[in-house]
Amino acid sequence: MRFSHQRELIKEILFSTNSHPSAEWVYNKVKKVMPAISLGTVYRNLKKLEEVGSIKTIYDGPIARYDWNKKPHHHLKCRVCEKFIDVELPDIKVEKSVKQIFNFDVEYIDMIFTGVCDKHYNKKQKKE
Amino acid sequence: MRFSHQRELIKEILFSTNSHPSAEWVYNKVKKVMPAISLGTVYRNLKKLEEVGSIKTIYDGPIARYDWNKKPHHHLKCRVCEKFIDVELPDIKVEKSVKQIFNFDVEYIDMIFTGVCDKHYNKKQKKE
DNA sequence: ATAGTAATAGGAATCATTACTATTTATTAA
DNA sequence: TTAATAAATAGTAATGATTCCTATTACTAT
Repeated sequence: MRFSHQRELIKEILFSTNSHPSAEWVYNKVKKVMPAISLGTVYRNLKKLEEVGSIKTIYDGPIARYDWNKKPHHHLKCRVCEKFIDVELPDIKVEKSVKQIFNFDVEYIDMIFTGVCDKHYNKKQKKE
Repeated sequence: MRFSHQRELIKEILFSTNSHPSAEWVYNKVKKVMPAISLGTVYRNLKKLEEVGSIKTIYDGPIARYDWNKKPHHHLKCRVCEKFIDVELPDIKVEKSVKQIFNFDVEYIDMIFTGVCDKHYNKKQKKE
């Protein structure tokens, strides 16, 4: 993979947030520094960074989000503010039991906990 | 919600499989019985059935799949045959600890275990 | 049976993403 | 340093999944 300023910038911007942004968000940020960049370049490089293992893609419904956190972790998704919060959980024994019960060899676990974060707990209470 | 033959058929077909099909798959099946049905009708009704709580939408990457199984459960996804297998897991205590540690109120947990199912375990061994 | 209105077919529009292509740019080796 | 080469880019067209729009059809309460 050859050096490119575009990719460097994309990486830098992505690594500076923990908001698990979409390609569009990254594109808008990058454009402020490098106005001529094209959306295709952003997508291409996000894909490339994923291939190389620099980032991970997570799906929040139909749209892709990108995450630079390479430690194994899961996500809390607040349904009020739509924010994604990283959670590192103590290893769950589920994997082993899945292997035993279903004879299924688990390689990767993806968990999303949807709910309401502390900031918006009150809102939830009042609404319902 | 008013009665419609289209919705009835969509429901029937969806409930007859445990393959967690996409809208396209449902559309093709339905068309065999009711050739004039439109894809939009399939999407509209799948959404309506979800709203009413008859089915659940799960996302396998960017494309939606539909699941009639209303018991709380998670999914094993075989990366060889791409099949989704339902798993009911003994309640995990993660929820409580997430609440305590992050002060996050979990309402729903979504887990996908990606790996290799028993039928394709050999293939995996040979490939790598 | 009829009016009122929800649901439909069919196609256009949208949204996220990917593909294409002429041009630019990083890298390599002379 | 420069020229050759191939990878990366900008810009735009194309794709694929899904939603939206509208004239028409068909439930359903009266």
